[in-house]
Amino acid sequence: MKMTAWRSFHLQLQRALRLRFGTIQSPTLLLFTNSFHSFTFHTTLQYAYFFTSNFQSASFTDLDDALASFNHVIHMDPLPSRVQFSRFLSALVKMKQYHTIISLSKTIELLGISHDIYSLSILINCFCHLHLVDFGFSIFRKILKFGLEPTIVTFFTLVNGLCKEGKINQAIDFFSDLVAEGYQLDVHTYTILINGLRKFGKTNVAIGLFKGMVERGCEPNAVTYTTIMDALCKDNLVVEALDLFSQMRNKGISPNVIAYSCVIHGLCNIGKWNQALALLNEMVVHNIAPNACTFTILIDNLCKWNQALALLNKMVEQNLSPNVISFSILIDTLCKEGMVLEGDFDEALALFKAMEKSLLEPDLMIYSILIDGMCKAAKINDAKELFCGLFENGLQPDVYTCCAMIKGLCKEGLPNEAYKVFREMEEGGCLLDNYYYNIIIQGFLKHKHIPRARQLIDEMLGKGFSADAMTNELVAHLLHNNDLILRKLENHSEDSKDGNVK
DNA sequence: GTAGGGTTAG
Repeated sequence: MKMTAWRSFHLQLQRALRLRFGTIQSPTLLLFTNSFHSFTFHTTLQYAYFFTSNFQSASFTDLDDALASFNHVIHMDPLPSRVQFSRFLSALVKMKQYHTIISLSKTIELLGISHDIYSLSILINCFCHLHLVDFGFSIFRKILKFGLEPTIVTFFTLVNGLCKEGKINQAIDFFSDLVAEGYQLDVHTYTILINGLRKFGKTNVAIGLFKGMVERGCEPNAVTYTTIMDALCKDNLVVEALDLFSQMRNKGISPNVIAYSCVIHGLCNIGKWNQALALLNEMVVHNIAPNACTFTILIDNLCKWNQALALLNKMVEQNLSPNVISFSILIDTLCKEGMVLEGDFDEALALFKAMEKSLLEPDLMIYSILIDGMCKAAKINDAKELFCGLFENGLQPDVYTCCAMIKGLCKEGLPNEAYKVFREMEEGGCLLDNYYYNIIIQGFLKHKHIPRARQLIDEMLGKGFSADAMTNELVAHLLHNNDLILRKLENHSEDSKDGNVK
């Protein structure tokens, strides 16, 4: 995708340059040379203006480039207009340089260029991105105080800022005020609030708004539908999600890969594996290619796939009542961790290979899932191979990946290897928290590597973290056993009485 | 001529 966009940008650039200057041999090379700057444009800001207006693309290669341009133009006489400065700031928004924009806005103001509704909306947007929506509202109050007319974009930016900060009730109030004032809101605005509501578990309110938008003459699009379907699936209301899925298609709105993935995920979560696969086939028939997310959902569910429980369900389906023996077998299987955990790994690996073949680049998440799956299935060598393959693909493991690997190595009785990964994780700049300390400590405790466990417990406590329930239980268990051993050594005659001790 | 933005995987 990136390559396509880049290529199309160059084609547009070539066309534009030909129109302006006749045939140019190599516009790509000329683009970043100083001669090109001075030859073509009188000022750097005009250069920026040219590119943003024609290509709607970021005009600067990096922040230094942008700041150099800025420092250049503020010494010009006359100064660029407010419109030109807004275009410049807008390019910085695309580069997510929010702090810089706020600081440069002050400079622009000091140069005597007054704000307008556009520049103030840019500022509000920056504060919202920095999770400082209150600052955004103080600008909003200034807008009203100075008699400027806020637009739907200004309002929308604030609604989005409130949602981003989780101030969902305030977002609803603000939104309701806008509706009451008679502002015509568009599908994006509705979808943003619906998404905010969904994220904070207010699925019912989200559905209410979804219905309300139609009544107010605003038709939901594929993204709106997907947002609601995802909310329903996460609440295990997959049937309702499927209803909406049909509804959107009846309206002629084609579901995209995300819509399909959400519903497939919902079906997997309620164990409707066959229906999920049917939808996968359907999307392929409709020429909608599954992406890395879709594959991840499928692989993850294959890894979690619980043959034992599936078998139990099948028995119940066929009116065969599981008896005490069936349950004993199941419970025994469940106890033998690794047997029950979880799943059809050959198929999971086959999907992973298919994904690689379709030129989808595996990301860290998929590696973590597979490594975790392999470790749980006691396929430690496969897990190690995947862990190494990750580096070969230019990826750096994160806490999830390392954690899966550490757990697996500990479980396989390889605590020293796990310790190595743990330390490498620290050297790589990962923040070691309570969770990771407890996992590695439990690994050592389970294999009775007491000195190492003690060293790490001291280190963990020294950093202000604490042992979790499992670590405490293991320590207590070991202390108890040690006591027993001591007592056995001290008094042989007590030995027989300890027979009942668990 | 200048401002904003929504959906999927551990």
